[in-house]
Amino acid sequence: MSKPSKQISQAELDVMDVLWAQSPLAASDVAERLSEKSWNIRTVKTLLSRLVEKQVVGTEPDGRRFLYSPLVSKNTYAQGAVRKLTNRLFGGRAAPLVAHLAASDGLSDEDIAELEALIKALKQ
Amino acid sequence: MSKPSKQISQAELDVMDVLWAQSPLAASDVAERLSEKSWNIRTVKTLLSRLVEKQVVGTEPDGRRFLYSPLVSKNTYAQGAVRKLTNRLFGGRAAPLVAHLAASDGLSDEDIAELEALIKALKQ
DNA sequence: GATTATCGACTACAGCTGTAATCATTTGAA
DNA sequence: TTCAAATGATTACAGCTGTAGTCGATAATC
Repeated sequence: MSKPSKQISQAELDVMDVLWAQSPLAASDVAERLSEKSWNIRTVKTLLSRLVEKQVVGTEPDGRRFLYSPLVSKNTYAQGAVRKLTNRLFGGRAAPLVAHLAASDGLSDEDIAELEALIKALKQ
Repeated sequence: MSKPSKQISQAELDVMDVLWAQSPLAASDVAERLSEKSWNIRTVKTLLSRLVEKQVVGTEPDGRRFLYSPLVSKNTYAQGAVRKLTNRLFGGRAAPLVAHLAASDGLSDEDIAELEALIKALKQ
């Protein structure tokens, strides 16, 4: 999967989540998996079209309809998003970001244990 | 400082950065400190007005002009932004976020050392 | 075969965002 | 005193976003 060409909006990201969980899917399947949003099927189709335009979702014909698949992995997207935020807010430094999570009670003991293991691994 | 009422856009955030660095400031001072953006002073004033509308920036009269100050601290804003991202992408878990930074070469030795100290502190 | 449901393409429209311009007023300068 | 510069308020306008509707074609159903 290649470069995230364009900005993905919030609603579009909800659609991406569905495709990241399973793909390829037809528009109607995507809509079904987003039922808790109670979006009109038209809305889902518009979002899919925009994602295709932005080249982050690809299509393959299936009869007279399309099946949609992500062209950008969730990993790639997440990496970009995290990096963008740290650059924007903390001059690229990571520690303040974790410190902010800690400060807002955002770290469970489990999180802390995971982080500890991760740090140990990063030190080789 | 209180709750971040509304969404702050990218350009607006550039303005907030200036006010977070120093405040109160007049619009012209803000514009001056954003010279590398080569924005028209009108643009800066529009952004300031929108931030005031959104109640994240306050004003005090100074003669016939205003002096602007943040009503939301950078800390508060950053905390919200980090939390929002982790919730959206990782179900609220922090470790994957740090792992993503690591994966994209985003962690210097210094970062890792800082994180290690932070984790130690978090464990009491 | 006739009607209905569904599909993709195109269009709509309001609110947000980036990027200003205009206007009436005031203030500072000549 | 007169005129230019600067101010806040209001307005502009295109592109993005959320949330659909319309249309012509096709597929599925009766």
